[in-house]
Amino acid sequence: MRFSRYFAPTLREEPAEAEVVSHKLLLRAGMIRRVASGIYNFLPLGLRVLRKVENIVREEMNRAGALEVLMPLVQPGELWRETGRWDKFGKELLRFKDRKDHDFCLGPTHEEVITDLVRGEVRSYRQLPLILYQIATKFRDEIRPRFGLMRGREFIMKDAYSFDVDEEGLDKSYQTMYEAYERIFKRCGLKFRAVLADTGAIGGSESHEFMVLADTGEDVIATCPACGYAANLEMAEAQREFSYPDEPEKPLEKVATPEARKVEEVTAFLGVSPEKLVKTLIYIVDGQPYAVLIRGDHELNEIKLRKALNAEEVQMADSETVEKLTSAPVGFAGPVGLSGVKIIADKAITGLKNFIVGANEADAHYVNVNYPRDFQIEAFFDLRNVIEGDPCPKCGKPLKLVRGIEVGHVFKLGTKYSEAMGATFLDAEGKERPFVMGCYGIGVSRTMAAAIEQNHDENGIIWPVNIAPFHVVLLTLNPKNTSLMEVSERLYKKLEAEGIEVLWDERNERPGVKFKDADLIGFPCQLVVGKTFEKEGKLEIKERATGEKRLLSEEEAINFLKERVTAGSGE
RNA sequence: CGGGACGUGGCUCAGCCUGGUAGAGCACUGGGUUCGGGACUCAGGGGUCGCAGGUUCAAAUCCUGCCGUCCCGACCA
Repeated sequence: MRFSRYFAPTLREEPAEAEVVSHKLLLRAGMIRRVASGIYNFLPLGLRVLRKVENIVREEMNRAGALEVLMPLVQPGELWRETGRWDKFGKELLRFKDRKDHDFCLGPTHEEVITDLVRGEVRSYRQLPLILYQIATKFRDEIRPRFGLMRGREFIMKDAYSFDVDEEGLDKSYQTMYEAYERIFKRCGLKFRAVLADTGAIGGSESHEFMVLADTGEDVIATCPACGYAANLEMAEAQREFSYPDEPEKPLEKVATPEARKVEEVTAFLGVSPEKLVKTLIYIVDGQPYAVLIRGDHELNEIKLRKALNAEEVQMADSETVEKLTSAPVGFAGPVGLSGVKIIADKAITGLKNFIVGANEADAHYVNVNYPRDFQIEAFFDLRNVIEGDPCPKCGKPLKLVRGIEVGHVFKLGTKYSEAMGATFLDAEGKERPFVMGCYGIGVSRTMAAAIEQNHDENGIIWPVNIAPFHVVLLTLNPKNTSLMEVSERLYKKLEAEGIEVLWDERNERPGVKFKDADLIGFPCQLVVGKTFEKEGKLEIKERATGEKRLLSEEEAINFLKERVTAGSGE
């Protein structure tokens, strides 16, 4: 492809609409353009990258024995009523009516449609296991779309669904998909980790998230360098047992703490360390008020809270509710003398002596509070986020926290959907049984963004070779020099003949412009035909990732590129 | 949904406070010079100043409402 005939509108300046690196660079490199909030056009360069990721996903799904299908974006509300998700799903499910006034929605996921398909066609255990997948557009009307392709409303996703006769079969399908995912992200050239995850709204028993490691990631992962354990924050059990000094219990005392609400304010005012303070957070758990005690220097994890109480929904109480329950403004809640609210606590509080809590009274805290002397606790749970240095739940060595971007998620669903929708088959005994299902997603467009978050520098994107829009950019620095153009054209044809994807920049632009664009777009290699060739008959190859340059003959250059392309293919 | 910021040629922004009939740089078109890290020069084209009301002799500028975008929070595969 000749650059002069291509459509790659690069931007010299940072677009005002973007904040995060991948979003800025996708816009600047002329890969995407915004159509509406969270909805984007893919331009030729961006589409090429998307297709590369898709193809890797497709090849590995096929290799794993999954079969590709294509399901509709528009789905009947009827199916969603069957599983109860028509009412349960929030506003992310974009609902509308057709001309006959029938309910429809844009599919945020396809469990209902696939289960409907399979229940209609698969009758016998002999037809199992079955894994179907698609690569398609999804729509979720996100509360707040952001970060470009990272959290769009419309996005490209690969979703696969497995159907098995029993749990054992599901374990096998799950394992197959897990391994396919490892191959996929490896082939995409990304540094990633599979981590234990919560199953969330989709439901099910076991789940792993595949995280692309990047400092700019939204998610925090607890990992153990010693044993390889890796988990999401809500899954990483905080096991550390604190031993507090065995001081005598001092008498309870109320002190004035004017305007001191936050932990830092109270500890600063009283001149104590935050671990001496116990925060009292008021939550509404399935409609019931709870006071949750947690050490001042720790963070509550709401998912842990939800699971500890076996609840459907946990929500932090609004300030009105807090005032009603504690008869004090927000910031002064405490367990002492609190009634009408169940009190639970994080395990780390066990054994803490002479601590500080809110006094359920404006501008006042209690000091020298002791449990169980001064108040009661219904139960202790693990409710806090682990912190760096906490012991690994598996081997006890200190944990590390790293950041990542979730690009894949595998779930064991079990029979949740098949039962709700009456999707059954006959087993060997002629007995009717529900399919045991799994579901497996990969955010394809998000993977593109994650790849950039992980691989970029101040000059632009650094694509891993397997998902780069082109393998190499051929830069003819002075296109008015006919001998340079002849050499370039010959090279261009040879490269194409070798199956190397080349974008030939023969634009009548100054060299600086071409170098800048090449760096920005992030081609893995730049092949330069310029002065060096005129003087020495040598081509220059620059590797984008390292900046390393080498001078080579035509033959050597082509061989070098061939090697680079195959070495990266991961086949 | 709560908090904040913004909306002026394709892009980045100035002008708004203090009302007087729209600017700069980049990009674009034509000419000339230049050609290994976002050139120079001459001549051009291009703007309902987000939309709708209102105030005023006069509104990009002041007022009201709406729309859109982005950020933070809540939420989230």
